[in-house]
Amino acid sequence: MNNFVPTRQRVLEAALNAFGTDGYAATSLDALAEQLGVRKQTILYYFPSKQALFDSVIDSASQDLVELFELEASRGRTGIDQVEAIVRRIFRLAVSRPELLGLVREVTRPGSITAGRLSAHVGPTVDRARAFLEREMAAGRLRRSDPSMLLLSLYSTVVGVASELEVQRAMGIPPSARATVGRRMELTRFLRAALAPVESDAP
Amino acid sequence: MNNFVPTRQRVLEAALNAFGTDGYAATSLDALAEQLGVRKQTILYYFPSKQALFDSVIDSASQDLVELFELEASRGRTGIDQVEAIVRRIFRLAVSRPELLGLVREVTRPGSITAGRLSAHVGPTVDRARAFLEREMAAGRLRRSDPSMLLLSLYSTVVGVASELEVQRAMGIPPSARATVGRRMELTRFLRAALAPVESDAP
DNA sequence: AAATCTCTCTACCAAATGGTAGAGAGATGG
DNA sequence: CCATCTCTCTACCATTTGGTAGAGAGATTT
Repeated sequence: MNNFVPTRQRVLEAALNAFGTDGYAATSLDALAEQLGVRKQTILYYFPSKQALFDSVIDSASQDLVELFELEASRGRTGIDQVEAIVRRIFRLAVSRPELLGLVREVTRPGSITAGRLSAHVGPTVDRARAFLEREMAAGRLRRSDPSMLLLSLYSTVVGVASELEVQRAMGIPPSARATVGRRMELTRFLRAALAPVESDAP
Repeated sequence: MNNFVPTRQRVLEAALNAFGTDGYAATSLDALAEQLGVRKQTILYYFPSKQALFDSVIDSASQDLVELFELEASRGRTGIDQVEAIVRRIFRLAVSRPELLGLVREVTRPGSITAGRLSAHVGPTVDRARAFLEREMAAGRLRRSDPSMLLLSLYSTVVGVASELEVQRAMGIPPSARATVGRRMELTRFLRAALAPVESDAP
């Protein structure tokens, strides 16, 4: 078998890991290079500066996120079932690639200069999600509310519950695999209660 | 009038601001000192190292948070009304002292070494909040669920909606004062729907 | 008046940081 | 066989970083 991975891609992966875990400022090119068994100048050969590398990492991560999301959204599910499928997806992501959500967290820090880059990529997907919520509300399958605000609430809740490990620890929830499933189930119940349509929502 | 503020306290305030806004790694003692119109060594006179300064900032911020929270929780409110009062408090905090929530965000980064320090301080308050939820569930004033998980969901949702400015921008919500109120109202509706007891919760 | 204490400063320093310049080695193509 | 291209390296460098050592000035105590 041939498991050769191009250096550029290896750099990108290691950088995503580092930026998503430790943050931009706390990640040094030297440390990154050492971890890759390569010299810093090799990194700077593929990416002209640290900031350029960060930008590329954001581009690459955005693409992954959008693909995952679009895939999960393209199965014709409706109402709370669709929401639940996305939740499950994000939880799996929090387990398999926590650094991806960590990067989002890093990029969305208040005052971030790079936030625009991520939103530019995920913008269409966000629009699509909002359109979905509007459609399902109109069809009486979700409780009526402001779609943008609802989206924000959903985002905060799901990503938080899926990835706020330290907060969970502080709240006495062990970070075990079983607890993760429990968290998702409980969250799902929470969201169902919040999203279920009431009589006045009938179309 | 005498508005002299001791240097130590000024350092602490500026540091909270910087750490909560830019993060620990991106904050340099030199920059902090310049901003204070003082030399770096003056900072190091009061705090023996950058890490020690950070620890002190966490201690000070924790105290503020706990005080605010305990004050809001000591008025004998019950059920969703109490939850709503806390939400309003956190929103006011997000407007008046965003760096405080920023610091929490920084400290609760996955893998943070300093997370323990914050949880040690807020632990009793968290316990109190959980006990409140349990009591209100037992009394049939809140929907029954796992109190720890519910707490985590509430935390994520409220803090996220209150402070995720960049995410809001990405979702097409302008960061205006009016929108802030709208966000809180919508969030309150969301939480009421999620928390309202159902018939089977009757005591 | 002398001694001590409190606070801020100047003078350094070793290490780490992002980045430049350019050499060397192997592959590829004319 | 030469020339070019691709990739990684060594050698530096200016700047910034957290931190040490200790002087100086004013206030307080003895």
